[in-house]
Amino acid sequence: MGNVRTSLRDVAAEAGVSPMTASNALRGKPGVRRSTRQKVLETAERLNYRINLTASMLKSGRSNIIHIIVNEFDSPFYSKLVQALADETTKRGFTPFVEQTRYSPDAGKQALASSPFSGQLFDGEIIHASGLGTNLPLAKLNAGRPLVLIDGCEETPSVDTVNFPNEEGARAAVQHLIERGCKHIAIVAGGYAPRSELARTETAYGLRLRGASSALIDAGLAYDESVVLRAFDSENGIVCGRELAEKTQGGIPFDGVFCANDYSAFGVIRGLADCGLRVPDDMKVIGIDGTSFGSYATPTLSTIQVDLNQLAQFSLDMIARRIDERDRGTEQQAPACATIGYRLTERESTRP
Amino acid sequence: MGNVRTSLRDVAAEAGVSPMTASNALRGKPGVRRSTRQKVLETAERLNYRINLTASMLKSGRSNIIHIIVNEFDSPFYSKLVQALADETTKRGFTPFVEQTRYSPDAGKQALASSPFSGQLFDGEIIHASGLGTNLPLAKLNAGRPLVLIDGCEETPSVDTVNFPNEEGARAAVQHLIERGCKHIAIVAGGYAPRSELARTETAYGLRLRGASSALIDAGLAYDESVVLRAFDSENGIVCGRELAEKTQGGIPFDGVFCANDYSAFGVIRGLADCGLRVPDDMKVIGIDGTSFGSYATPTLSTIQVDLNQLAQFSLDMIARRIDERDRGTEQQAPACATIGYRLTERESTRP
DNA sequence: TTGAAAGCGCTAACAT
DNA sequence: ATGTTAGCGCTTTCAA
Repeated sequence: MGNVRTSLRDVAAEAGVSPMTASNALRGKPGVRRSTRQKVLETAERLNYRINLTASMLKSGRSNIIHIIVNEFDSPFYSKLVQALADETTKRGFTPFVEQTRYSPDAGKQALASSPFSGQLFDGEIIHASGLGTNLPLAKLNAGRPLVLIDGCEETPSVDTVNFPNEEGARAAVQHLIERGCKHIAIVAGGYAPRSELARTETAYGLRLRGASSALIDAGLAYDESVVLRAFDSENGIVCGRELAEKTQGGIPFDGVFCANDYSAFGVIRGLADCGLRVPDDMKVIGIDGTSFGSYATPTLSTIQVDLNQLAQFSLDMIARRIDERDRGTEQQAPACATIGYRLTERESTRP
Repeated sequence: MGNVRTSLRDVAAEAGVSPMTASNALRGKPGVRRSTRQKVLETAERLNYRINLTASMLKSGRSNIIHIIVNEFDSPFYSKLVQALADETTKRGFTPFVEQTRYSPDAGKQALASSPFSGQLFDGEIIHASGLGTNLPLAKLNAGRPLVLIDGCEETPSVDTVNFPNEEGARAAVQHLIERGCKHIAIVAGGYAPRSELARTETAYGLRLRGASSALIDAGLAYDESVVLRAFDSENGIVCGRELAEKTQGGIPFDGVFCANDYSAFGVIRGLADCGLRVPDDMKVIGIDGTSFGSYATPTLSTIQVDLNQLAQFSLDMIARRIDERDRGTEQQAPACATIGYRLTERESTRP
C-alpha cells in the first residue's frame, strides 16, 4: 500500500550506514566520503525517500519557509507583489507561504503574533498589510524573529523596512501631467489633508499626497479640498471618475487626474467613460504601481512603475541577514531601511 | 529575553495538571472537567502559550493545512481563483498554503510528488495547473492522500475533480454573440482543431472550442481555420486583436470574437484598439471566467461568469470527505466529479 | 477524569 | 569519516 513512508532509518539501514551519516549525506554536509554520499543518495532515490519536514523542523528549529502576508490576492497590485515576492523567495531556496488578511484590521497583527505558525514554522516574515499602524510594536510582536515590513513608512524604522518611492513617485506623476499640459489636476487618494498635516505623515498614501500636492503647488496649481477625491480601489475609483466627469461637464473643467494607485485609476477611467468622457482625449490619467494590467488595458495606463523585483530582493536580503545574524550569534544590527526605484512609464492615458 | 517559548509542560506545571490533561483541555477534547479546562485555558492565556505546530504535526500526522497549487498569482483568473479557494479554506478552519508553478511543465507533478511538504505537511491538495496532462497517474502520485483536481476534464475522472462549465459556457458565449447580431465570429483559443478531433478532447480549451464551434455550426456560421486564432493570455491576445483588425480592414469583416478566457479578451480589445477598431461599436467581444477586472475595464467585458465560490465549496467538500474517510477508516469511495455553475454576464463589450 | 510512558523522525552534540 | 546518544514538544495509548 505504500502507506508506510520510508524514513531516514530505512535509507540508512539499506545503505549500510548510520542515520546520522545518511542525514549528513542527504543534506550535503561536509565530512562524508564521496562514495558514501553517493551510496546514500542512490538508496534514497531508489526507496523514494522524502524527508519528513515536521520532524526536521521540530529538531532543527528551521523550516526554510518565509511567511508573506498581504491584504488580498485578487487585486492588480497585490497579485503582482505576491508573485514577485514568491518568485524571489523560491529563487533563494526558501519556500514562500502566502497569507491574505482580507484587510481585517488586526489580521496582520494576528498573523504575526498569534498564528500558531509564526515564529515556529517560519524562518522569516514579509508583511504588507493595512491595519498595521506605525504605532504597533512590530519589533516586539515578532520577538526578534526576522521580519521585513513593506512600505511601513516610519520616519524612524523600528524594523527592517522596504519602502515604496511614495513621495517622489507621486510628485513625478503629477509633474508628468503638468508637462502634458494639464492645468486643472485632480488627485484621487485618501481624501484631502492640509499640507501642514502632510508634513509629518507616516503612511504611504499620506506621502503620495504630499508628493502630489507639492508638485501642484510648485507649478502654481491649486491644492485644496476641491481637487482631492477619495478612492483606493476600482469600485470607489468609478465613483470618483463620475464625480470628476460631472464637475467637468458642470463648469469645473478638470483635464488631468493623478490616482494614488493603478487600481483606482482603472476605476476612474471607467467612471469617466460612464459619463462619456474619454481618456486621454478629454482627461489625462496617471496611476502609481505599474500593475500588469496597465499594459493591456484600454487605454493603456501611464503609471509610476515601481521595481517589485528590487523590492523582493531587498526584502530577502534583509531576511537573510537576520537569519545569518542569528545563526552566528552576532549582535543584532539596527533596523535597515531601503527605498525601491521607480520609473515613469508613459502610455496612452496621458498621450497628447 | 522572552526567547524561551513556553511549552505545554510549562502550562501544565503552572496549572497543576499533567501535560496530557493540559493538551486535552486546550484542544477541547472531552473527558476534562469544566473547572480543570478553565484553569488550563486561563494559564495558557496568561503565559501567552502558543502550541508548537511542528511537534503537533509530527506526532499526530495532521497539519490542517491545505495545499493549493496554481500556475501563477499575477493573472486576472488565477488571482481570483486563489482568493476564492483561500477564503473557503480559511472559512472551514484549515490553513491555505498557496504555491505557484509558473507554468513549469512538471512543476505541478513536482509539487505533488516530490515536494518535501506534500503528504506530510498537507492534509489535502487542490491543484489547477497546466502540465498536468490527463495521462499523469495523479491518483498514484498522491498516494491516496486527499487531492482535488480543478478542471481536469477527464472523461472518467481518476481523482476527485471539479470542472468548469467549459463546453456549455463557451456555447452560451457564442450564442450570445449571435443573438447580438454577429454574423462573422472569430474564436480566440488554442488554435484550430477539426471537429472530429474535438469529439474526444479532454482539455479545458478543447472543450471550450467544442462548445464554441458547435454554436457556430448550429447557427449556420463558419467554423474552420480562418476563424480560430491562438492566445491564452493578454500578450498573445493583443496579437490576435491586431490580426483580426487587419483582416476586418482588409476585406474579411469580423464582427464578433469569442475569447476562451477573459485574460486573452483584454488583449484582443487592446489589439483592436491599436488598429483603431472599437469595442463594441466595430466588433463585439466576449470572454469566459468572470474575472474581477472585467467589471471595471473599459469597455466592461461581457463574460461567462463561473461560480468560483461554488468551486471552492465543492473542492473543500471533497477534501473533507476524504479526510473523513481516512479518519474513520471507511472504504474509499470512487472519485467524485462536479461541474460548477455559470451565468452569462452581459456588459459593454457586446452591447448593441 | 487524570496521568505515565512511549515515541513520532529527525538532527545537534558528542564520542569514536 | 562515521556512529551513538539524547531529545525537540507534542499526542497516542494505556493504566490508574
